[in-house]
Amino acid sequence: MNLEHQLSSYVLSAFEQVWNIDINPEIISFQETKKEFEGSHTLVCFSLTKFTKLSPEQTGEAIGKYLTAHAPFVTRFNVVKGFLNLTISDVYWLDSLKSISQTTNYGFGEDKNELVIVEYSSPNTNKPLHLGHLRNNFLGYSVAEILEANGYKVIRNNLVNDRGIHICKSMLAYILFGNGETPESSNLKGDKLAGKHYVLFNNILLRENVIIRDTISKEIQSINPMVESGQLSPEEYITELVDRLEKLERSNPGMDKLDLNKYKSLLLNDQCVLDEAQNIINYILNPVDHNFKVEEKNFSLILAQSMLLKWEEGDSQVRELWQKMNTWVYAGFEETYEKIGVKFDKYYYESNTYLLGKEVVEEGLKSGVFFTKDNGSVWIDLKEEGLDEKLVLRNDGTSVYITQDLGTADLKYNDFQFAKSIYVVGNEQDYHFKVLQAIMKKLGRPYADGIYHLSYGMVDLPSGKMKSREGTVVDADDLVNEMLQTAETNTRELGKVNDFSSEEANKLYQTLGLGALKYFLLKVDPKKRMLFDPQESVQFQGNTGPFIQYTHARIRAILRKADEIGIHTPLWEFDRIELLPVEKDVIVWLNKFPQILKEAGEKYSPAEIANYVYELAKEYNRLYQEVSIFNEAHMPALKSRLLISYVTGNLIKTCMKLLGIDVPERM
RNA sequence: GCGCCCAUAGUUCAAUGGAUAGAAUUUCAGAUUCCGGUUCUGAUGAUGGGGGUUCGAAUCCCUUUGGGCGCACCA
Repeated sequence: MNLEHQLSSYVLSAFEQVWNIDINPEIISFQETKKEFEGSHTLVCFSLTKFTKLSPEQTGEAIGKYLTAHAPFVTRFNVVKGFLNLTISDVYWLDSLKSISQTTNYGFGEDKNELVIVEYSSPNTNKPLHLGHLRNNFLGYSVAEILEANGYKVIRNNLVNDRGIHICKSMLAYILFGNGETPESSNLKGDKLAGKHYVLFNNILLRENVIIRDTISKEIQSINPMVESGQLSPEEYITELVDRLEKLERSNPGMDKLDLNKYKSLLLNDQCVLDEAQNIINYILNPVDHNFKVEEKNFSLILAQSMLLKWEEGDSQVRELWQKMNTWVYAGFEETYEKIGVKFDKYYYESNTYLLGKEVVEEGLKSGVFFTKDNGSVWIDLKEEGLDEKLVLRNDGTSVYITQDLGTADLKYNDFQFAKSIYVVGNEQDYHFKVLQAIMKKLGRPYADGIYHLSYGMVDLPSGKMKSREGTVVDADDLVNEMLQTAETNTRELGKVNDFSSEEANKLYQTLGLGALKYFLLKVDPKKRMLFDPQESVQFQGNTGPFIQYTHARIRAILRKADEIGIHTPLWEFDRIELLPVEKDVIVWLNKFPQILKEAGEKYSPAEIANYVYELAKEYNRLYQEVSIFNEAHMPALKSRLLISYVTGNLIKTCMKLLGIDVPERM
């Protein structure tokens, strides 16, 4: 039973004995006493006045008197306006300190025997990870740690988006530009290689657009006379297009070289492309069709769509290339995950799950939750839930995004019978997840209430807002490397590593750089959009990871010294009955941890932990500054300060671990 | 157009409906230097605007302004 519970029960008995009333324990709540008043716990009396029939001040006085008389650990009280501030005895705090120091996993929750799935990262296999993914990964990993500490069994899940038109774009570009290169031959990480080709695909689009615009323009004489005489076949048009692409390349020597022969043969062998070419020719002959849009006439896009169809049919060539490129990408991702220290217990691949969900649709149709429109498409009406009508199956019977999610939710439940399923996904998908949960409720899924969308905001950089659309994405690997580099520079300048071996030093840079990055991204309320300042994050002062890491290292240094001078008998064996205010402040703060951890778990918010551990480090530094440890002549006082240091150091380490951050023993 | 989210010192972040809105950073002034420098103390400075509910509002409601996101038979 913690202190607040004990206080509450004394307040309850005060009401029983003084006023002869039973009150609801829930209206008794304590809060932290403001620094300028004496005491540590404060009871707000306003809401109690209707029971006492007294003014808030009188109520506070009366309860205060009762508590000092009956609760052994309440030594003094004062009432300011309607606030009753309680002072707890030093003996109580010293006992709590000793007890914390002997508790393993202090503050952790009881085993809840419930399973939670935390799904995060969930990358596209054609794009390397960027800054936004880092926030996602760190959040997911940390929330998983926090839930585990709260007593849940946690599955860290990664749903890999490894299929779809976007993958085919990369594959097509690889066929046309790749020239057989591999991560080894190009010396690129696998995900970077795939990403490069995704960009190259857009390159073809642009080139084609230029040329298609040219060919449909009447001013280009070399082709149009043939059109007018009706002599231009789709094949000839394609040949013309490829010729022009070649000319374009020749006049721009810096351009990436397209394998034109391969491209031409792909185009000529695709019926959809030939049909589209005929459409273009028809338009050139008779350009009255106002709906004709050049942007929609990209042959490369048509090829990518054909490729997706082939993939779905299981075409062996397409599948083989897909397999090969995905293997590269996964290797690249793993390298990054390893580097940033996140891990997963389970992977789902969309290539395996994209067909799921159709049975769910069937079921919903039978039960009348879904309905069919005239064209055969299937919908759900969520107007009662404050949402709109939403498509769940196309008229051709194929799945949409939400269909897959319906299916995967069932799959996950069948696999794990989770109590909660947490999706760490950006806030641009808020609506999607509202719909998902609403549908699951309507379908009567037992787990529907356990679905939680951990929605987080975008990360901006000081150099300007980053948006993938505008191409200003910041690559995750580059950023991490930059952080490690800055950590190294700063640390060297301060001369912290002069006596370190190069191996130790490198490990330290890694710890500091990553710690800075993770702490900075996690200390902010997840749902808020935030600004990441790399320079500020690696500072050793301020609300930063390295500041906290530094405090930990300092504590370890103190404990090493204590050991050297022979104080290593059990630290908790001392007799002391009085505490200095700064000492008590730290102990009070240490006592808050269980509650903070619980709240962080309930709110899925690593920021709670981050802000707590920062305050803890500050409180400790204040103690460190104001009182001497080793110059203390009174041995019980010296030992109790060492014990405070020991417990604080351990708790800093625990908190940082919950954030996925390592702390150094020395620096 | 409709819907959701956000708005707090110069800047970056805090604040279960509770006290004089806290930190960090910046600038200025000082202290400590025992274990360790980057530690500590103090000063300056803010709830976008207007209404309402409440004993009490940064927080809840309405309105207005300014940002972001979403409104695909894309994922």
